[in-house]
Amino acid sequence: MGCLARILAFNRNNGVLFFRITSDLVPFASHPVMDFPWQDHFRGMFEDIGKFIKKSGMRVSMHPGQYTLLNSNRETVFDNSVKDLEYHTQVLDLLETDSKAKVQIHVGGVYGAKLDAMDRFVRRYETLSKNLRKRLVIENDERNYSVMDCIEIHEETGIPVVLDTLHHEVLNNGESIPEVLAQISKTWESRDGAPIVHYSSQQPGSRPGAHAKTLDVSHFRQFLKNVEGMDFDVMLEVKDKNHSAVKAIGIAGAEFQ
DNA sequence: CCATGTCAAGGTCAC
DNA sequence: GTGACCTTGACATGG
Repeated sequence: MGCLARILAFNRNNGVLFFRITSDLVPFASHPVMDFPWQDHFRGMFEDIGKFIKKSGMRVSMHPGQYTLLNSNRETVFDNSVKDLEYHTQVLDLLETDSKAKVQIHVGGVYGAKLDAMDRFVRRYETLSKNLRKRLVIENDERNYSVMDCIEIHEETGIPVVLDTLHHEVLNNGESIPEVLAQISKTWESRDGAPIVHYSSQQPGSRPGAHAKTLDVSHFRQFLKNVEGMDFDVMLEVKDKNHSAVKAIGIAGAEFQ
């Protein structure tokens, strides 16, 4: 918690206004071994940090890991996933963030029958708590569910869709980035805030879809030029986090002068 | 200093 | 079976 406060202070000083809070903030929070009342124990710190976020005009999000699968064909996996999603939601609730602070997941597996798997996602989504549903958003992946698949699920559930630019380059139906960005923008209501875009570029020499370790400056400039005039919040997916973030803000600032 | 490897709860898919 | 996945970070080791 102390580290989170320091990170957010760094962010404010460097103009980083959109930040993904680590899922490890409370280790093992959704695991059966957890018997510590962390919610009460840290309540005051959550409040203080939440006030700082609000005062600084920041937006935060969280991203559960690859084990959180709402559409699994195994009930226990689904149950564990709900517990994990509830944990993530609780953190954002304890911070007293508004519904623009999101918990973001992928649609999940295919299990040899994609339509069934998508249908299962929709049905399960509808059983989730209201608190969770107001925060949950889905992101396209590079293997199973394209942006258009996500939009199909949006049409059934109203869930907003996050665009991951690199995943889209690997798995698509021929749409350009500006086209899909326009599409996913329509899935975000005003209470959801600006559409979220996960930006990264291909790591040279790695498998297609592998995220670059650091910001590719010229690629990022080109991306911004392509989507000029559109409103969204960018989350960088890079290893060297703050270094690339500060660089990206410098570039975006120069572009929009 | 950098790169690499290992470990931490849980899943799924491609090879 | 194994590796890969930004959920990622900490830490050790070797160059």
